[in-house]
Amino acid sequence: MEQKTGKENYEVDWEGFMPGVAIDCVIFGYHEKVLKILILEYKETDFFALPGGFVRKDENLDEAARRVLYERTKLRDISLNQFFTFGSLKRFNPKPMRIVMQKNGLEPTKDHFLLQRFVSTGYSALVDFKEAKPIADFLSDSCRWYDIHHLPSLLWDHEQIIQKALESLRENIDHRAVGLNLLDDEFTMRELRNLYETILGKELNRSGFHRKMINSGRLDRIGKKNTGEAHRAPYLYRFNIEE
Amino acid sequence: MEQKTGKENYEVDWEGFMPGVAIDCVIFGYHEKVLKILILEYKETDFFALPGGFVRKDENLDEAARRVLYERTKLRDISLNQFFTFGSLKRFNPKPMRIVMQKNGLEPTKDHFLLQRFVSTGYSALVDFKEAKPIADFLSDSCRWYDIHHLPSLLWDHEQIIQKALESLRENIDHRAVGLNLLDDEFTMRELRNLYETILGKELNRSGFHRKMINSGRLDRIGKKNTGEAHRAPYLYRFNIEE
DNA sequence: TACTATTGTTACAATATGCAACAATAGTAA
DNA sequence: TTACTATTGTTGCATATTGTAACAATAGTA
Repeated sequence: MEQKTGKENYEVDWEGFMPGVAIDCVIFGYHEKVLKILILEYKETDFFALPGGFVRKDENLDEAARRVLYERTKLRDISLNQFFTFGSLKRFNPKPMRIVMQKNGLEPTKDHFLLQRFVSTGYSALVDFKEAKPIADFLSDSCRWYDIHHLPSLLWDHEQIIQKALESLRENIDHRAVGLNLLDDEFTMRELRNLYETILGKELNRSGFHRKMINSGRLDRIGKKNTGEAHRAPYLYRFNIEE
Repeated sequence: MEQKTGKENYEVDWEGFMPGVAIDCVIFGYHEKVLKILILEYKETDFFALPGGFVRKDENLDEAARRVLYERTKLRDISLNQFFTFGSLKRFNPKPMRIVMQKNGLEPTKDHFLLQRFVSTGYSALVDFKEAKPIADFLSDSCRWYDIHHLPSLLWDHEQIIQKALESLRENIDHRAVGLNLLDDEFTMRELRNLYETILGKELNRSGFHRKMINSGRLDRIGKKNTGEAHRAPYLYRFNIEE
């Protein structure tokens, strides 16, 4: 789907998409010790939801997720992680979407593509908060970062999807180089530990963490960082892996 | 979907199912130190595939998987584990299904439900080899156990699906009470270890395994088992958890 | 009663992790 | 220059976990 602006977006050719199949993206960012998630707000409503999309008939499921990530952030080459597929009947509630369509001048016909039941596969991405430029949907007027602990009320089962994404992130924190995507290129050990503590929601032992990270062999020590503060300057580190 | 036999099965009301959405079940059994998987063989072809199915419009994704498991094994109350959703375009190859339909007297019309592209969610189940009574599909003439190391060539991406199921099983072996489902109610420590070794595909340290299992607190020691062999009789154990 | 094969258990080493103390040091203030 | 502060890097020690090997127990056999 091409990135467009303006009215022409209203005439999406829904025939080009698989019916019933959707993806939702939980896009994590990190800034000042807080985990952030990209959330869409639908136009002229108080409806909030995860950025999501549908799967073109000529596109892999993974590609659909990558495309949605690109459309909302202009970021490419971000590793996406499929974490769960949500197929409960409870998630089928077309009312909010009907209202969204009306607010956008779309006729909510009974069999409209947007009003069917969808099974949605959740993907999570870790992106650089500063590099991502959130871009709204054609149905939404904002796509913004929200603190994970100050999210608005979300439509459908999207809060549950975020919960699952977070659980999955926590379980795989040692296998995914979370620092590689969520931190600057160069960082101190404290910054890395703060990130881990934020994700895991608990404090970690300082020296133990230090040792573990050094022993992992994935970090290169670059040089010192003079912070201007009255104490020993921390070293700077960089990941020596691609991901 | 009711379990039926005979011609009336040919007239499935495909309208009752979600288009494009499927589930596939990797049903594991265990017998004589070998992992088994239930595989379907389509009628009058050399086509083999995993038991799978579609999702009724009024049914949860999980329920569809449970239903398929029940239809093929008559087993209920088995815990199913969703492990991955397969959505690659490569899996879209309607040729074999067209042949299957012809062999079954079904007209493979261009837009037939069975010939569309599906995104399929994989579920795995651990079942009691002796209790399961494999039952063929209405399109298949057998549903049988195959040794995991002597599988026939499978259609589509089903070999990849099995691979993923096995990886997931290995990763979660300590969280899923595999012995509870794959072994008899009462078992010796050696039988339990043999099961683990089979699943993990490697030998495990005998005393370390023993200690770990005992320390887990999930086993009750029942009594001794006189095997008739000329050595110390092993204890029998039973899980003290429901799952 | 001795022997065999296998099980249950324990001792010890190697490794990982949690905790606390110590040493190093960039800036600050005298 | 020198003491002081706050934080970092490092190390030692207790604890827990796991791998390895040895030893003790024992059901059946000869």
